[in-house]
Order: sequence, then structure tokens, then C-alpha cells
Amino acid sequence: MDSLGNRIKQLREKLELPLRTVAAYLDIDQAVLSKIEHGHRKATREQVLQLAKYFKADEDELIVSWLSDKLANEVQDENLAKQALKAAKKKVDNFKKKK
Amino acid sequence: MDSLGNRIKQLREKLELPLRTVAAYLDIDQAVLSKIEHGHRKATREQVLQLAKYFKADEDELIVSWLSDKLANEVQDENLAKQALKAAKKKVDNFKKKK
DNA sequence: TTACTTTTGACAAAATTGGTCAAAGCGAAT
DNA sequence: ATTCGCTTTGACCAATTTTGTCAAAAGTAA
Repeated sequence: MDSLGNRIKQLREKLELPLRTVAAYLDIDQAVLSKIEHGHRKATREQVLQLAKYFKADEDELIVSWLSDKLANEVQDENLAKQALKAAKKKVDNFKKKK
Repeated sequence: MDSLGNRIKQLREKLELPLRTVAAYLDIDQAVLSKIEHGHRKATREQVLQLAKYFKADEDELIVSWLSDKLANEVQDENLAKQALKAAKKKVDNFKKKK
């Protein structure tokens, strides 16, 4: 699974579009999009959805990519990252049962 | 795996201490500690470490509890939570290899 | 009721996020 | 070597979120 940044960079380059064009569609400065592609900034949820639409890409795939970036980021430097992810999974499972 | 809040509430009640006392040790208002115990506020990393020390509890256990709370929280309402966690795990594994 | 603890909500300061803008860096074409 | 368009970087700013205080309300036990 790629980072969201890599993924949208691929998509953009396949169409040979400049940052400017895609950024305009998202209504942000191209600088921000550049940073998103490189993982120096996080995209917002809304932006991910817009990007999926724009590139006619699978929305779920991009969301998973985006979410997992956030998760990975949050624990990456932690020694206990793996255990935390495992425990988080259980918590989420449990939460789902309640509904 | 319990939430951090539950865990420290257990620890505090076993010693029959009021919020006030533990909060004083953390140098925060008891209101904040109450909220942390109930999961209405997140603790800071530093606070988790202080709590482990205070209660002579296992630091790693509390950190995992705290981290997994954060992770679970971030994806809890997402349909794709499970897939995101799975993908995050791979990303973290990959990251570790690089070091 | 009184005395103590806990919970809640309004508020404020500090930190983080999400953006703009301008300048610098890079590559390809002339 | 210069220029042209695209990309990257960094300084700065506004808006949002976080982290805490304080005071009052709600519980609880004597």
C-alpha cells in the first residue's frame, strides 16, 4: 500500500497534469499539493474525496491510504507501535460490536 | 486491553485516592484528570509516564493503552477502519526495515 | 444538612493545522 | 547561457484544536 502522496502523484503524472491544475480543482495553492504529495502535509478528508473524483480513482482505496498514513505517522517513532496497532484493532472490533 | 482512563481509575481507586491528589502530582486541575479517566480528554505522553511512575505500574502497558486509544479513536467511526489499521501495520513494518 | 468528591461546562492561552505568497531550484528547449 | 514552465521550500498568517483553569452542579456517605 502506497502513501496517499505517492498515489496521487502517480495519478497526476499519468495524466501529465501540472500541480497547478489539480490544486486549482481542490481550491488550494499548488505549494500545499506539492507538500501533500511528498508527505510534508496531510490532506483533509474532503480533499481526498475530491481527488478520488477528479482522478476517477477508487475512493475507498484512497481513503484507506490516507487513514493508514495518519495512523502510521502517529506511532512510527514508537517502540510499541506494533502492539499499539494490535490493541487498537481489538478496541475497534469491540466498538463495532456495540452498534 | 482497557482504555487508559479505565486503567488509571482502577489504579487510583485501589489506593483510595481522590482525584485531587493524583492531579496535584501531575500538576493539573482535577477536572482534567476526571475527564481523562472518562475518556473525554486525552492525556499527554508525559502524563502517562508520570502516572506509571506514580502508581508503580508498567510503563509500556500504559503507553500501549494510551497509544491504542488514540489510534482507535482516529478510525472508530470509519467504515474502513480495519483495512486502515492493517495497511498502517504494513507501513510501520516497512518503516522499521529502513532503519 | 454538612463535608467531601466527582463531573460538567464556559472560558482562555498555547499549540497545531491548513493555507497564501514569494523566492529559489530544476530541466528541457532554444 | 538564457529563458520558460513546473516544482519545492520557507516565512508568515488565520483558524482550529488542545490543554488547562475555574466555578458551579451533582453525587455520596455520615
